[in-house]
Amino acid sequence: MAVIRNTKQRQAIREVFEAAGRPLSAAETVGLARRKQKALGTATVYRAINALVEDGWLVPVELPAEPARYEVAGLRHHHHFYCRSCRKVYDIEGCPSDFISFTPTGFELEAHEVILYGRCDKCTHAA
Amino acid sequence: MAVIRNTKQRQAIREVFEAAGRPLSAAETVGLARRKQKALGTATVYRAINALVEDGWLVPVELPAEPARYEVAGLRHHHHFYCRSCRKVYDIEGCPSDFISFTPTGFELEAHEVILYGRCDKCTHAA
DNA sequence: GTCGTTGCAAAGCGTTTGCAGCCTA
DNA sequence: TAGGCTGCAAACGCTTTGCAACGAC
Repeated sequence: MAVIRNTKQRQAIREVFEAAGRPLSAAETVGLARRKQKALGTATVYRAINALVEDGWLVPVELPAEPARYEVAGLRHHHHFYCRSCRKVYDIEGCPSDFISFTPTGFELEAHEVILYGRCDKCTHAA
Repeated sequence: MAVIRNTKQRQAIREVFEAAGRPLSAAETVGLARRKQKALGTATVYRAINALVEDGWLVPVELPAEPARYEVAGLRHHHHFYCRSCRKVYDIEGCPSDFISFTPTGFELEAHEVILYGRCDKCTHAA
């Protein structure tokens, strides 16, 4: 059984996600983690993220036509808001639910995804 | 101003979308269109699709972690169902609406996307 | 010392682009 | 005949992988 080692690189990556409070892409993670840990290859970040997802510590947040983002696991059921201006993704509380009534007959519903698009508060006020 | 020419290749591609009744990826389009038009490069399909999107004849259907799909324009507001078994995408009628109440204060909502995941009728009955 | 981890560079995958030749209007 | 269109191959951006060196336990 694989033992998971606690390296400086992975430490920095975990800290970045804990501090973020929103989903981060691999590229964002590289940028933020390099502030803490100068020597950090992109392949290392990708491997660390994948390992953390396997461990269940991170959860992938996939948006259409966007590179995958990740956020710490354990959050309540929620969805995401994509700011078209700064391209950041924010968590939003709640869920419109009742998707079963929209499922065509004969189809089996297992999960759903809701994504809102627009401008975040920062970008709205900046304009 | 660019004049759009009516080639065998583009004719075949248009026919494929008209017959599909569901969103098709570029790869699916290549496969289906080659049945009508043997000589057909993948770059040609990508260029034709992009041109048809510019013309407003096709609309992109983007799903998380999936290559872009496209469907003929002019359909009523609707969303999509992704079959995890056959990986096909189906249109679904209706919309749960009322996403404004889930939009955080200060944020500006411009659009929304709803995606249902599960198994289509064919795959449910095949199992 | 073991063996998981790192960084680099190369490979992968889906998509786009450069270019010479082709063919529609 | 002009210039949009095609096919090939090379380039692209993002992600994964091979490999030798490194370092946590």
